[in-house]
Amino acid sequence: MALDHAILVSLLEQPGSGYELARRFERSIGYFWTATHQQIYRVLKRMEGDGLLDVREVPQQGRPDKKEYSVAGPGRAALAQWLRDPIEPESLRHDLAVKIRGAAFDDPAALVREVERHHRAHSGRLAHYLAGESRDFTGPGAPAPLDAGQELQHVVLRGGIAYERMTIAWLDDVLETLHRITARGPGA
Amino acid sequence: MALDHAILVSLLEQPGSGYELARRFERSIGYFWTATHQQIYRVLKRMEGDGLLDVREVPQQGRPDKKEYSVAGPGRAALAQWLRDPIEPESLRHDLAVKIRGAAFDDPAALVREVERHHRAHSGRLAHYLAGESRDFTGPGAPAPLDAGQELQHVVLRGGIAYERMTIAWLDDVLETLHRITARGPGA
DNA sequence: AACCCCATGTAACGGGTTACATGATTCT
DNA sequence: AGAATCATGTAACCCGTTACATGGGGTT
Repeated sequence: MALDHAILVSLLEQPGSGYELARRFERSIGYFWTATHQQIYRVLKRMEGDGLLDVREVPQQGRPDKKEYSVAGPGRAALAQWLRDPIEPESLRHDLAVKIRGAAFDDPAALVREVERHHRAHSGRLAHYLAGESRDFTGPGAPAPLDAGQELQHVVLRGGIAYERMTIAWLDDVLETLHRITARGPGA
Repeated sequence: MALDHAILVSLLEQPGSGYELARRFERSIGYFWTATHQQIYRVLKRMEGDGLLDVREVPQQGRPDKKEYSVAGPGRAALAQWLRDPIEPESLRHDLAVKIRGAAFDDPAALVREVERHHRAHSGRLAHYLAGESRDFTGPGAPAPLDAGQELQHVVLRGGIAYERMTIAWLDDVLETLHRITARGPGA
């Protein structure tokens, strides 16, 4: 149940409403943990009920009021406890790998389009991450030296960049392999 | 719902019982898709009810009888259809990244142990994958040339190897970063 | 005697996804 | 006029996880 903790981290970095959190989960923290607004509202309500979060109703003009959440003392303690609990190194859930193995029982050539789509998607993400890295950490406008929080955000982003680069290289390998086995014909 | 399809692929590669499938999901296909036996039995029953699988009761001596499942015609068609449906490039779910960002609000040094544990786990997996690669695909006892199915299994395994190598390198980066920010003291 | 392996299951719970719903404001 | 943005929610469903249950056979 790491959504709770992802929300705690995000609210410690910056308090905000459920709606704002939902948008952060589309970028930034969402690069390595996803959540929809329905989930977020549900969890915020529960965490508030458990005393982990404080709420403040913020009236706004020209927009609906919002509830600004921030981390309460017990929430901070819960995060600290979680940081001390070991977690299991996670295993992959990779649909595309299942498809690739499944292609042996169908038409491997039909997968080329799909793999190319994924290749484009990952290239797009990589470009996006690199732009963010330059903007926030390595570019001319970025703060230097970085504080501890920024260093940690940066190393997480470097992980995302490494992941996308690795994935793109692997998808190239997959495409090459698909071409190789289809070139020699279905009977080989 | 890719568990269904992972099961179809695995049963096409080799028919087997729920128990055998559960063990395959601890290695092989389990490298990129996990499932417990409870899940597998539930899904097998449903898929059999839907006519996607055939069952054969196999009596055994000295062991409980088993139900050997194999893919029926409609199951093969369902897999072919799924292979044609585009899937979304998946997003990561990376607890450790959440922890790393969260460490900014606690003690970053306390994470070193945890990161080292993950490093060891991934190194172990890499060694395991490399042994499998040598045994099945590149070593002296491996078949050559590989058929299409083997080529596809190999490229998926290369993906796992690339993932573990990338992860290990990133964890080195994380450790270095943690040391750097703790060396300069909590107030920096 | 204790424990692991083979083999199959049920039950309960919780998290994630999808669909639906509301309503004001701002932009094209 | 229509679409997008801000903002919050309910409801239903499915999937995954955890715990519990059974029972024979082999191993230490």
